[in-house]
Amino acid sequence: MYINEHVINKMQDTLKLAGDATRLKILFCLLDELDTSSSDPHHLIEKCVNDIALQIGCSQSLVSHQLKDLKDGDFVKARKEGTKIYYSLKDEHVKQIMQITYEHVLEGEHHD
Amino acid sequence: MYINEHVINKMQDTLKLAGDATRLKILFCLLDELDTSSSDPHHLIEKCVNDIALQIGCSQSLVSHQLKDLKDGDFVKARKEGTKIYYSLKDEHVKQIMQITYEHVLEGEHHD
DNA sequence: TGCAAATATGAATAGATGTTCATATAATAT
DNA sequence: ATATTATATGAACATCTATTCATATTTGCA
Repeated sequence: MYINEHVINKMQDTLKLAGDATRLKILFCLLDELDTSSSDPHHLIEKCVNDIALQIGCSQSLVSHQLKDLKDGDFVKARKEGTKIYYSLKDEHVKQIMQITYEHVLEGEHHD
Repeated sequence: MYINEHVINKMQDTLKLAGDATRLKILFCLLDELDTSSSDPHHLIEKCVNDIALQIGCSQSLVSHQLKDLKDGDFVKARKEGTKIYYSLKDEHVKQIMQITYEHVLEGEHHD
């Protein structure tokens, strides 16, 4: 890892982006669901703004705002179809960060 | 991954903790240095507050404040020796989060 | 053209957060 | 005891951020 000020700032942006409850809910919403019907580990989940808003219980406006940030931060990508816009996770890094953070949190629970 | 509100909030706290330039500098400061003298991948780096402050160019007070948060968030641990307190990374999760975030940032650079 | 559905946007605001400054605490040595 | 070194702490402040509200934009359809 070659670290300089620029990289530090980019990493800050990336982690700050992930460090928000609403955005995490959106990301989990787009993560592979644990339903047993799909056995494909690389199954792509696509959801439109309104569906996400309904599922996580937030306003359309808030979800739209946050999706913009998540898109700018390369966490999600968008695909337009008619009036709807389908969002999905962009790459594996996002899943990995969520996975490791999840493990870290679980481990912390044992020591409380 | 079993996700509920509590887990989401804990993940938020963890990622928010990592998402700050000063704290990232502290963590990198405590990460294995790339000097070729140590070939042990699990080499533990310990540094006291003042050394960290000097190395990253921040005040002692700021570093102390941030170390407290990093400790509360299980990112670092502390060992007292005389008047000095030596800090080090607590577990592998921190390193992994930094590594993946670093990769994500590097990948993003290609598309600018 | 006009209407409805889906999403985006901008301003406003309350609350959170990083940093500084001054000071307190703790341990060591003279 | 006193001084010194190392670290922690609390208050204050300026900046940033998440959320809401109202409104704009875009697309599809009657």
